[in-house]
Amino acid sequence: MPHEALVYEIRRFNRFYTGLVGLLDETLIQSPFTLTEARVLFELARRPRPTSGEPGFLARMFHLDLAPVASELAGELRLAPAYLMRVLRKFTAMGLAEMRAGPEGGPLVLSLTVRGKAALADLEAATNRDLARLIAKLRDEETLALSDALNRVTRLLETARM
Amino acid sequence: MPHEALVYEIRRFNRFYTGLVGLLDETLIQSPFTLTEARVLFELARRPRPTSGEPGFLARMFHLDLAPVASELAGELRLAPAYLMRVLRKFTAMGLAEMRAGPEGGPLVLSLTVRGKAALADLEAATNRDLARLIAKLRDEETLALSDALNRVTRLLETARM
DNA sequence: ACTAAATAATTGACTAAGTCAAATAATGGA
DNA sequence: TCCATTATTTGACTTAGTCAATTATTTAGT
Repeated sequence: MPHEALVYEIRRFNRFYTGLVGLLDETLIQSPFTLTEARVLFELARRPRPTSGEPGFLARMFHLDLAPVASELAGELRLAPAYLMRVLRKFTAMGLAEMRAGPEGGPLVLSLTVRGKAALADLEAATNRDLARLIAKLRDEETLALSDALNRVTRLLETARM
Repeated sequence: MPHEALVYEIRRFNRFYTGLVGLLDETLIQSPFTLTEARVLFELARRPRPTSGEPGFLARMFHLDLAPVASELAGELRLAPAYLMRVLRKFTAMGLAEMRAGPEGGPLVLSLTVRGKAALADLEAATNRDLARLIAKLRDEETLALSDALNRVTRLLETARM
């Protein structure tokens, strides 16, 4: 298999897969959030930070959790800081997130409120339902095979990037 | 493998893969086209239509190529017709595409001009280059394995949707 | 061929998403 | 402490995309 042929296969796969993901995104579009907002919500939940109180001993010692949060998020989501700020404001206004100065006047700390977590849970439930519907018809061995194939793709592409 | 576990794996894969695709899209963003415009360009090339002259006998007989083109494209790309129209206008203004009434006052016929094809070729060259770079480090058997895994994923997901 | 119903194309006015540059605040190191 | 860097925030702006209404075009029935 020459590399050139693989390039074309990947492009074919991209067309196929982005089409599929697009279908699934329809669900998100029905939700009260845009795709970007959903990503922010998700990312906020995935990188939890203390909502209050002192950072622990280790955190203080090694400056964990003290990095400026908004810029981190912006970098990770490849979002313009200015825009992220607006999303965060909106979330704060909706009572989904909190932005508060950390202890000892430290940098901003972002966190989801209980309502924010609930909103995210709703979103996730919807996408899970869609995915479950998508794979509902697969037989047991096909389920296994798909899982395996996905892992292979991931692993090989990660290898490739190293 | 229960279906529920696969749902989570697919979500993990989506995160991974959309991140990767996002990286590759950076290239497109450097180009003079937006992502949507690139898709339109690509789709125009993929569904070629006669740029001039009479449709052939069979085409007339079976109404081939007589379907209203813009709406077809809009449907396929899931784009609002109004917006597609603007993109087409822009392309026409740039000399990349032509919209002309078909023979005998028939419906509009869309096609890429020579310049349009050249622009697309540039785009494709850039993405091909990026992809080639991505997989450059793969050894021969890994190349084969990746191709195989991609095909498996496609096949299994297509099966699932039937 | 003529008309009515349906579908497609087109436009203008609008909303929302995202960018940019400049101002301010905070941090880290000499 | 003071300077240089990096992060945050804001306002003004651009671009992408939607919506609803209008005009053409096609199709089917007669």
